[in-house]
Amino acid sequence: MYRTHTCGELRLSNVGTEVTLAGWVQRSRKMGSIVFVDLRDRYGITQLAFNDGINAELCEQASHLGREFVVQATGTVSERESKNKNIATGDIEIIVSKLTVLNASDTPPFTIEENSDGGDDLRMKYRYLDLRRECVRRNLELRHKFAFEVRRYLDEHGFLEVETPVLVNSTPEGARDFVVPSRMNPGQFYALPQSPQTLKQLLMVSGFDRYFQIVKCFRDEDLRADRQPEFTQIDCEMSFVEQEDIIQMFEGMSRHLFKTIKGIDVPEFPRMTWADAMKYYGSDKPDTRFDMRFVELMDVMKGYGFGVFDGAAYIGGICAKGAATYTRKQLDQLTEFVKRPQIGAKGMVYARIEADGSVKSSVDKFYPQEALQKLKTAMNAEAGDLILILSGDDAMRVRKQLCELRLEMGTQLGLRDKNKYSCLWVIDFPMYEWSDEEQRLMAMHHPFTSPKPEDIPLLDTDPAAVRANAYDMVINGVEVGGGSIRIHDAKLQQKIFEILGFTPEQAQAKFGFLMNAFKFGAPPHGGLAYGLDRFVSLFAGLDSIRDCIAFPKNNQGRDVMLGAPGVIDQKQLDELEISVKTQA
RNA sequence: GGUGUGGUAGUUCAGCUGGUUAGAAUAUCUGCCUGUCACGCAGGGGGUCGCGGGUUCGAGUCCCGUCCAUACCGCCA
Repeated sequence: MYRTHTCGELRLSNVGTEVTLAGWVQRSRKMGSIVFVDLRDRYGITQLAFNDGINAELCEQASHLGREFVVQATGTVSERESKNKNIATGDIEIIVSKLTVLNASDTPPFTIEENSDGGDDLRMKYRYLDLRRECVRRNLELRHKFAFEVRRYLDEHGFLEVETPVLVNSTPEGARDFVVPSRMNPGQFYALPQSPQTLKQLLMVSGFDRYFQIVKCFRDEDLRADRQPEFTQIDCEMSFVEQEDIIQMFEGMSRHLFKTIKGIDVPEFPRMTWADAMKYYGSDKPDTRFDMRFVELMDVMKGYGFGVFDGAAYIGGICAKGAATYTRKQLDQLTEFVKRPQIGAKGMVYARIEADGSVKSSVDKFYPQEALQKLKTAMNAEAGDLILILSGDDAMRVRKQLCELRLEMGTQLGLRDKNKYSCLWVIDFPMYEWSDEEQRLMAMHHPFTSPKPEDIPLLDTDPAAVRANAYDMVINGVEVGGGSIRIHDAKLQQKIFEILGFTPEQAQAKFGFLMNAFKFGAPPHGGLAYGLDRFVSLFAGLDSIRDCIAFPKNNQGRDVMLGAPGVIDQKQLDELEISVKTQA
């Protein structure tokens, strides 16, 4: 037996007992003829004590232990002379009688501590060492607990976890696929699933009326702090349900997770239509931890001879409470912020409400005080507030710029507290959005999403105006999940494919299996999928989903620890009948 | 594909308008130290300034290219 206890569990009540611990040397401190060693494992840190006067040989041995050596120590639990309030085992130490080095260690390339000195790149290369750090390990523990509570909730509600294949076929819509060559079928390829969407719909046809799966999904697109090429989805689907049933079930699940994991009772999630989200926040995933809604100012600001506004197709403002103290320099920095190429605003107009209620703006020479007072009223502003206004030719573009400005102001004013959570449903998404690149309508959610029944007549006349039975769950401006009521009628599905530009032959070739299945008694169904990594990151207060993934990929999609992707042997290529253009 | 930021000791960083032998902290090694817990004290070793080219009497510093990392835009049904 390597150990009788872990490094996190011994207390004063254990004093006098002989124990054996095993773990890693966190640090050793030699004080002349006394040596202290902090022994670490997953559970905590326990201090080992060696005294030259009691056992000189052992003390000598202990003084030569390096960082991250794996050691086993047997000894007696004893009360410390001076206690350490910072660790759970700080009242006791082990007076060691036997010490075995189970394995030596090279000096680690960075310190295995809460505030490691290692940079991201280095920590990823030695991720197995990084994972020894408590703060990183805690994220994985949270992830485990999160997934466990998901399973508990869904199991209690009759959901069945079913595994679906990872080697599937390529799909024409959506993200790029990762592909896998088939040796037994030369020239043919599997694709890794972007999501088990069609498979879970087939499970509905099979009568598994409540399905879920915690499942890896794959998308071959560029990475971001919140995007990895392989990520984990909590994929759910239900039969004989309407949108309201789905919302109730999964709002309930989210509330269960908040309660069991964060100990927070979250109120009922408000619902906002996609149209309102765009109108008031310029985003389909608004951060509602703070208000600062957009106000349209076309009527208020036009007609005073200010050319920029008079010629604008959209003028919108936000009111930053208490920000009238902003200096000229800060305002200039905000202007620079919105003019950055990624945001692309031409300029910014500001107006601050003075203590006496008067309005001082950057466009005073065009606007008399009465006009500015109208602005103040329209913005519902009061003394001490700052109004920021953007305008332009393209309403949607200006709203996106204003959205960035709003988020920036929220950050600057400290309104985006990581410990505060604001949840909502965004509903009534459009069915389609226009793709300039493809010069056609694309499904906004995916092509299996059903249109709102009252909008079905518009499919023939004005498809871009059709709203979908689609909904996203948004928390703190993060899209943690999304779903829809699906189409279960083969004819309607066929029609949707046509609008998306598929010929009947193409639709049959790619999705024939689904439409055929729909001919054999498909129940009405719908579902939702959560991004597990994003949800866990939100709970952990992380800026990047990488920190809750054991072995994440870097920005180039590489695993710098494994060296993946890499070249493969010519023999493997030959077996697959593949020739490559670029030899790495 | 594009934009911004960064690349200097094992590590994290400083290094001004170009000018002595490129610094600090930490890690590491040696010595001292009987109650530390970020122990302390003294000392030592440690550098192709990402790589290639250019400008210059002289480049860590300026210019061009390139690679790597990172955040974002495009992209992500």
